[in-house]
Amino acid sequence: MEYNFREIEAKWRQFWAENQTFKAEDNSEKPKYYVLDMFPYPSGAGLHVGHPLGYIASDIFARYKRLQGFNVLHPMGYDSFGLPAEQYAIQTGQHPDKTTKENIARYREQLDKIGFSFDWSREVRTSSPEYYKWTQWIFTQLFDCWYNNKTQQAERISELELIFASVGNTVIDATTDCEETFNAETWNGFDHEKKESILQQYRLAYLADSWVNWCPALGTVLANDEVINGVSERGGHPVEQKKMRQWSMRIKAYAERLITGLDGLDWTDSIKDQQRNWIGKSQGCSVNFPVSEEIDESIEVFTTRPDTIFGVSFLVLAPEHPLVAKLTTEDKREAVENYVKASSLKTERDRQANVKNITGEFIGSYAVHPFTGEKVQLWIGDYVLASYGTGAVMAVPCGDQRDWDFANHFGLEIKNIFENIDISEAAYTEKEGKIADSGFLTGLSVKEAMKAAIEAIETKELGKGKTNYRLRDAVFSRQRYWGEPFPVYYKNGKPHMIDARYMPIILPEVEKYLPTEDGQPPLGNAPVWAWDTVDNQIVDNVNIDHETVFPMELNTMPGWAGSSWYFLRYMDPHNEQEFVSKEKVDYWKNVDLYIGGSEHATGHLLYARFWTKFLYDLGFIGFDEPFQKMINQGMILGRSSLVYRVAARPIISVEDKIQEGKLKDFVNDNFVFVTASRINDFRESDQFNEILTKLTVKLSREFNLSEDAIKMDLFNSVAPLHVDISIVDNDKLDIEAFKNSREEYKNAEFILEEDRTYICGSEVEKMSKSKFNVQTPDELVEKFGADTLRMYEMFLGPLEQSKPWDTKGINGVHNFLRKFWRLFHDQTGNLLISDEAPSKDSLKTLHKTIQKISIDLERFSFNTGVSNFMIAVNELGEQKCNNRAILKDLLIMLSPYAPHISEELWVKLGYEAGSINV
RNA sequence: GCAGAUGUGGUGGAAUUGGUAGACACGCUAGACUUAGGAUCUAGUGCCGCGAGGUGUGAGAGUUCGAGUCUCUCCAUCUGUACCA
Repeated sequence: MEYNFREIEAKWRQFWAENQTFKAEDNSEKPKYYVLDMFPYPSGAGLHVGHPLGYIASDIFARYKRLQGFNVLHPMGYDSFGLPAEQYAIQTGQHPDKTTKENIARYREQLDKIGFSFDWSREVRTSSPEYYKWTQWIFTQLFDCWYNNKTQQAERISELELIFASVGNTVIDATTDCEETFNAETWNGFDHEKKESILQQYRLAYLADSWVNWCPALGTVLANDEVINGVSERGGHPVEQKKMRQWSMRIKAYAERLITGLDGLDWTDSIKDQQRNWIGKSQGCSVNFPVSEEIDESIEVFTTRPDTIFGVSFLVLAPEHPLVAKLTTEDKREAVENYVKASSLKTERDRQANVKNITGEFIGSYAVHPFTGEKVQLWIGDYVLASYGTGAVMAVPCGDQRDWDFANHFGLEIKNIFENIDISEAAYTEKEGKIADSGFLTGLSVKEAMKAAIEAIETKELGKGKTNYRLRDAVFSRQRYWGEPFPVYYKNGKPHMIDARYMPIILPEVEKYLPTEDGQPPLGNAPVWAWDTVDNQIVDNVNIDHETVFPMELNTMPGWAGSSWYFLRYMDPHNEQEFVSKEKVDYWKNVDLYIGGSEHATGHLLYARFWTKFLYDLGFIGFDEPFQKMINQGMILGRSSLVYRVAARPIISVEDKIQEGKLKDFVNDNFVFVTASRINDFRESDQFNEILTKLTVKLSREFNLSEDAIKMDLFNSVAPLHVDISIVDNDKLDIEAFKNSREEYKNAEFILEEDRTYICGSEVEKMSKSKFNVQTPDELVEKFGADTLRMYEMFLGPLEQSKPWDTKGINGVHNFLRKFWRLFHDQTGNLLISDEAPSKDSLKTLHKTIQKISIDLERFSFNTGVSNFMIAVNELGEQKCNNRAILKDLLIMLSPYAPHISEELWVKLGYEAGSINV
């Protein structure tokens, strides 16, 4: 009897589920090991073959660690809040909760078929109230804390208030936006409202008017990591800068620790670098340039090159700089105002697209060079960003290419302060050489000058040495429905936190998932969304009296809120008193192995580190890095199939408008597709001429014209269209199926290959529903079994490498399992096992294999692991070895890769079911 | 521009610290068996050459007894990031 994978896999799937074989114990004599996958967003398209790649790898490793005697935590859950469910809800009116649950059910079904050893008793869903109760709670903790730079940790706001009340804010060193200084007396004189608005500038979760990325098409703000090349990550819509009142997270406070913490992590250099660049630490100093004459103002700039201060020939302010209006002289006012207005209208994308376009305006006033006393012009230019540094730069054309370009473009002075360096063609940006013509810095090396300049600047109290970070605080509000509601109500326009006792604050029901007519977020549609401070519950909006009943926050939290701490919840998923108990988190500690995509480098992975450090500061957990080792599996790309549409443009003289419209319709309704190989030369073909004639006849009839009056012209471009890969076999299009796929294609014409087939083009790209190139694992499991799928996905190539999905080789892996089966069975399907002592050759094969497979596991080379099994079975086959001892050892090694067949044979050998896993 | 990575047969990919390049698999060729099947088995398969032999890891140089592996220069592809002062 052949290897019957269907029967075997169904049997063990059921056995593992019923016996909870993979349930992890919270207390164990064994050492712990935590293997985690990045949990999926349950999309409507279901799981595609790319998802399991990482899951299979982590599952192999989890099973391997169990074999080694570890108590393994290997959970799974769902990142189930998010935009697609909401957009689907907008289109269909279905509640996102409903569609999300359906999608999760489908994911679960698909996951179960692959035989993962997840402990499902620990499943979490970010959209379930039991879970987001604690997301809300963490938010209130952040609200209740500030960052003390002296102790380098988060501390309670109540302590800060005590400090303010006793000594004011001048002696503390906090990460804050507050520029005001006050002593104890002043502080104590402030009214409640003023105090609160100052505290907001210290809180780690704070409400402020800030410049945000606003995406009109999505109707929401986005964090920096959700904006790519000036357009939204989801959907690719333009994004503009807008000042809005939003919740933000003071992640900047953790910038330094987020950099230094990377050193101890076992992550790839590429991800670490991405995070370092994103945080963008730069050291330099601030310098104040007093504005000349009667105006008592000064302009603070930040520079990383204080050594070049004698090379300053002008200052450039960002168009949004607060002093621009004040310092603009009358004669320049109109031009400056126009410029400011124009740059405020630019979208992020425009701004980026025009990097090479040098623009700016002289605003008429001057500042005084603090060392030379010379007057330097003040300019505005949009190459200077309001949101970085101080929003103003000292321009040193000889040492900075952008300043050089700017000076060159506007004919400004380019002073040379470098010894023996030619700067006539470009700036000299190396940090080497000697400084010249620079007063007390003359003759020093760049390094020495840097030090001397900072010293001088600090002595003269012009500024001080300073470190700047590129990292911006993270916007935490989203104008969406399907997210965590804030546990926040507003009293006199000021936010108040709802006490943890009354959480979770359940997402309210709305009739429409769209923004309200007056532009409020979707929660503005909720009729029951007010907070009763007497009964401490959500009540109907009609009760709002601003005395005891107050309006609730209408924004929801971003997707990264729930995913920033989920790995902690798996340790204690049903705890109703705490987000995780100290006891359990002290046992499990952080994740030992995290597997997931590298695309989260500057999003999820940074936010999760931030929250972990914060929770550590408050003493809730005993470690401050969430993921000790990380492996980034490569993306599995889809192979899209393309058909090529020829756009025929009839040239006829049409007088009236109606005819013109009809003509357009005619072109749109008559589809002609050309096979891939003939894209360039189809015009010479007979087929094409026939089609052309046919269309001409049709056209002449419809428009009542003579055939001679019509000439068909063709666009040079042939437009590729994605076609569903399910109706394409080996690039060959199923023409009938294609015609039936859409009404408009019913009468489509085709220019074919010589053998009358249509061959599609192809492209390797990301799998997505819209590209019709999604491959689900289901049919492969059905056809070959989960063990084959698992081994094949690993066999495909190195785990970390991106690769196109291709099922060509899956037979090879399947054959291996069949061969393996046959080696230990006779033709009737009975186990054929020899109890004799194994031959020397067989022992050699076994031990060689043990060694290789162990090395492969330690190195995560699961692809060569699979190959090494194949070699072993080939060799044993040649040796006609069906020895019991050898089989037993092979099964133990094989079980992480192909658990079902291993378990089956294990039991056949007489061992207890499930015992191979412990 | 900057940063990181990658480059090996027709294809996916092997090759521990420098030591027989191409493991394993797909594909292909030929054959065997056969109540035609996308089954199984056997042999072959980097390239050039009938052959002996030559040649070969993106290109070029270098270190070395010996380089896919180390160093330098260049080219190509991928991924991030982008006026960050």
